[in-house]
Amino acid sequence: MREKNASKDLLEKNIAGEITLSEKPGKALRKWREIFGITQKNLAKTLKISPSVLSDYESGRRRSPGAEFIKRYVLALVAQDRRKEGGITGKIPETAKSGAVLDIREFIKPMTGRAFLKYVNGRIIADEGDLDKKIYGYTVIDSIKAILELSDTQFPQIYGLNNQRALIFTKVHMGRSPMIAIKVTKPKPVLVIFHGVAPSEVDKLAVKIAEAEKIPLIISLTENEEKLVEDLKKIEA
Amino acid sequence: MREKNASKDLLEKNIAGEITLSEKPGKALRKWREIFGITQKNLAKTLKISPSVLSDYESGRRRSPGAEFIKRYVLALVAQDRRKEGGITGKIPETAKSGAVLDIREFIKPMTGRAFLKYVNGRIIADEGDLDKKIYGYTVIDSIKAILELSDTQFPQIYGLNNQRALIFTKVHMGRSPMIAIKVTKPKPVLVIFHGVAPSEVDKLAVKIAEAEKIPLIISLTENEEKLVEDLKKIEA
DNA sequence: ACGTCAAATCGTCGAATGTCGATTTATGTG
DNA sequence: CACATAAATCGACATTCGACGATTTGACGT
Repeated sequence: MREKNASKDLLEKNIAGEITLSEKPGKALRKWREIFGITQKNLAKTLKISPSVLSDYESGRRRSPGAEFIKRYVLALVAQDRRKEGGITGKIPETAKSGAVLDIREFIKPMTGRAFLKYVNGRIIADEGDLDKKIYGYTVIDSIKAILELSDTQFPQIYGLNNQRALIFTKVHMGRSPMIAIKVTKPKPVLVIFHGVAPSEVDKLAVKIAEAEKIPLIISLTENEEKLVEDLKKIEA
Repeated sequence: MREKNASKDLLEKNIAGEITLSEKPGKALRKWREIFGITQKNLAKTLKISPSVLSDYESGRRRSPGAEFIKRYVLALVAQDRRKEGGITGKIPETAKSGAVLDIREFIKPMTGRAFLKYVNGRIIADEGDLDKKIYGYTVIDSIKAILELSDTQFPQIYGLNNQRALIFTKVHMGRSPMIAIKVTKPKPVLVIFHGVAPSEVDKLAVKIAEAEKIPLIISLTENEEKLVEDLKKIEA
């Protein structure tokens, strides 16, 4: 009597729903393909269609993909991810829903990104932006849960009262999904911090996005998630 | 600083996702239209298209509606519901996610539906089926949360080890959604019980479905949800 | 600077969508 | 029973999808 994983269907449904409701379905298609780290060519092979079809969608020549197409697309993405080691889906716990946002705070008086570094035991990975820019608060996000729960419309809500803030992602796998999420949403953080991934394991695409967006990318080396949140609470006593 | 309701987007995304991933999108379109209690003609007017278009989709002549169409469809449904008094969406609380299934149990030895009645203080609403059929367990479901969380693929999971059971829905508004959900899924309960709605307020369509499916429909008059669950625990000590 | 691989572009074409309107077929309700 | 009203059915037709393959453009590694 095997146990069924409820998150599974949830993930697929969320993705499909987001694509369908998206202003530009093509953008959403691309977003998810990138999050899963699959190339157009590769995915095209799985779907047994020509890569140009995918490109045509993503770039907007075809603007309203049919339900059938979206379904095959999403199912292929997820199935392919499930098949390989270290995929997104493997990280999703069966239980534990809700609570993607672990903490959210505003500072009374702002501090620079550089000053913020020591609270998270941070190591700089990308710094095309400006670490001396002021930040006015931070948000800690469980990146795994965020995949399931937040997206598109909800994502901007993690910015509190102001968007001059640091976004801290925990349980980061490679950093691909968080960075792509940031890439495609409007308000952008001043600083991004990953926790749970080794500096050497950070996804290259993630770094590239950080550089392109001019957002400094930091890896926190704090022992664990709990301590990280603890340490952050010490700011501005 | 107006508060944003996160469930809102969630609901729409869930519906859109379900339609998109559905084996037969047309069936899903119909399901949700019926749940929201809107006629084809009415909805067609809102969408500024001919009613036959909707019929064509629902009956399957057009099998793969485009993202654009689905989006307009879902948005129209939800918007229209939000506009009117006593709609589905008004019932959805902003907070409180997860936990649609309040209780689930299997009996050691089966009992008849009629015997089950007294545990829920039940009043018979429809009885084209057989109240003397044996039931082997029950599942208590928060019908509001079920709309958001369960659907299609997840729904069958509320049947425990056996499907010869009673499904008890709490926080029932008119009983439309639960009955339609039952109508469109494969394993069907032997008995359906509503809690939270007055016998006179039960949706006519719901009753009709119950009769057509030959599933006895009962209204529980137990004071409140908590007591209902309590009382049920007393079965087969 | 060259080669490679991913992605973008674009012309083309059959099939399916998206839409109407007219006509039937239920399904009630007085 | 007959008349509204909802829904199903169907022929018609313009638009777009869904798909291919050839050709550019873009990034990156060496």
